[in-house]
Formats: sequence, structure tokens, C-alpha cells
Amino acid sequence: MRTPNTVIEDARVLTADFLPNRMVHRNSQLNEIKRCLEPILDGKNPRNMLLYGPPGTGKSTMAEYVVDELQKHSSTVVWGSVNCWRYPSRFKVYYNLLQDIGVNLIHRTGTPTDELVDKFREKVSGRPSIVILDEVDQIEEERILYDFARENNIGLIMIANKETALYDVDQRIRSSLEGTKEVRFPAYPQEELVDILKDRRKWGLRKEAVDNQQLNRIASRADGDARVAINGLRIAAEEAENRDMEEITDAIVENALPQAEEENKSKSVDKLNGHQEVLYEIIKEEGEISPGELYEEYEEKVDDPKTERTRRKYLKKMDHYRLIESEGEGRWRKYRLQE
DNA sequence: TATCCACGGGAAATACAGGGAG
DNA sequence: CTCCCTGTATTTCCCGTGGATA
Repeated sequence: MRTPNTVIEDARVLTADFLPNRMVHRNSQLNEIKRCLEPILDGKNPRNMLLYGPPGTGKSTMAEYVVDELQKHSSTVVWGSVNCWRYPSRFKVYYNLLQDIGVNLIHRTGTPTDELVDKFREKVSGRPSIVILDEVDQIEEERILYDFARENNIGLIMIANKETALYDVDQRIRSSLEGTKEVRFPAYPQEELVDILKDRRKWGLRKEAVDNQQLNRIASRADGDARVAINGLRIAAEEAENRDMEEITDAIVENALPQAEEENKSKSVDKLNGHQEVLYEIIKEEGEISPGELYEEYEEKVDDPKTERTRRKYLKKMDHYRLIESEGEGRWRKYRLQE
């Protein structure tokens, strides 16, 4: 038995990746995407898309939303979605797509990648299909894009922060992606964020739990990022819930905002191995350090140092995880912690 | 101009893992 | 059980590039 909730009606609605039953302030994008995908219902060739815009502007949610809508019209649509930042290799991309389609494979390290690719082709052939590649600019092997672009019955939805995400892929692959529709997702103005929050309040919270003024406050701090805004609302609601309060107070809201911003950043220090941690700690201590000094200090601290090339790969990886950032080129480069 | 320092692509070497055969 | 096979993942090795500097 659990006690009745004081403020939260439906907790799922308060998570940023909840799929809402309508997309607030995203009608033009929705229509553009629909137009690109429509041919698929007549067995024709859909148009590939690149959804681009800053974080928290509804790109990924929209992609899933559209697929969901499409499935209402045609139950034969198969689709899969991969985050290329987390799963950048060809093997991992196909592995995840197959899982989405419902093919469960035991993860055997000896499984040939081509076997996955064949399996995928077989499952998808002749059927209307959608492949969503989130953070597509992080993909390691570009020929994955070529593979999908070549298949006529696959609608490829690529997602990235910048319009330029595909500018430096190989010429051949780029031309296979010719005709890709670019759909822009601008940051939400504050009023629109408030509307999104109101929508979530309506479905997720008990009446009177939070007032418009407070939603405004959350929206203004979120800086156009719906993810931060929704997380802020959720954290505030949970806090009120924990204290058995029926209303969210201003103080709770203020307290929730920094947490929401923090939560949004993926801090993945724990993914680092011992050597990477040493590098990270050095940068942390020094605040800002040049490559030469960094390598020197690293060699002092570790008994069996990795080669320079490996260190550079580590640094690159940490940059990828957004743990550190670098400024400048070559010898004049400086490494420091992100933020 | 030659040299230094660092970047980063890519090949080769090495480590690792699980299934199947014996 | 061990060995062999097939694959991925990590690390090392090799090297071309490029800006600053002597």
C-alpha cells in the first residue's frame, strides 16, 4: 500500500522523454516530416531527413511521435532508433536496431557484424521502415548512412545539433544523401516553454499544485531547453511530494532549477579507466594545462604510462563525454574541465 | 629553412570473449 | 577441460600535417 500522491498525478508525464499525445508549438516541423514520410504508406520512396537544432528542442521526441502516428495508419511499419553517440560502431548500431525490431540476440562477442546487417536487411526488406539515428554526427563509420540511404523502403531520420552535421562526410556518401530534407528546430521562446509545462501540468500533476507564475520562473531559467524545463518541474514536484505538501512552493522551485541543469549534463566520470582518471584529475587540479605539461605530470604519477598516442585518444574520448574541453591548436592547446 | 611539438588517421599487434570440436 | 575459430576492443606503432620558432 502506498499513500495517495499529494501533487503528482502521473509521474511518467513529467519525464523529458515521455511521448506526449501532441507536440506543442511544433506544427510546422510535424507537417514537414509527415510530408517526407507519407510516400512510404503507398510503398513509395520516402525522403530522408535531418532534424537539427539545439538540445531540448523536441527533435528526438518528434521523431518518435511521427513514427507513432505513422503506425496508426499502417501497422506494418517497422522502425528502430539508435543513439549514435552511445553506440557509434556499425556493430552496435545494427545490434540496437535489431533489438528495436524485436530480434533478440544473445550478445556474443564473436558475432560477425555482417550477420547482423543481413538479418536486418531480411527483416526490413519490402516493408515500410523507419530508422532514427540520434546524434548522427557522432557516428564512427559513415558507410552506415550510405547503407540506409540506398534502401528505398527506409525512411532515414537523422538528428543532430547543427545543420552542418553532415558537411564533412565522404563525398560519395554525401551524394547518396542528396535530397535530404533539413528540418530546423529552434530553441523554444519562453512563452512556448510555459505552454509545454502547462501541458505537462495538466496531465501529470494534481490541480493547483503549481501556478503559472512558477511555470514562468522555470521556463525563464531553462533557456529554451524543454528538457531542462520539464526536469525542473519534475524535481520540484517530487520534492513537494516527499514533504507531503499539496503545493509546490517558490522555494522548492528555486531549489529544483540548478538540479535540473546539473542533471542535464551527462557527467560520466565513472566510465573512465584508471589512466584516464589520472589525466582527468591532473586537469582538474591545474584548472588549465598545456599538453606538454599534462603528459609530463601524467608520467610522474603512473608507473606504466601509456603511449602518447593512447593519451591523445583518451583526451579525445573525455572530450567526447563532455568531461573536458580543449581550446586552441597544437602546442598552444589548453585542456580544462568542461564548464 | 630546419626543427620542435602536438594532432589525429590508420594499420598492426595484442587482449579478450564465447561457441564448438575434440 | 583445452584449443581453435571468429569477431570486437584497446593499445601501440608509424607517419603525414601544420603552426611557431630558432
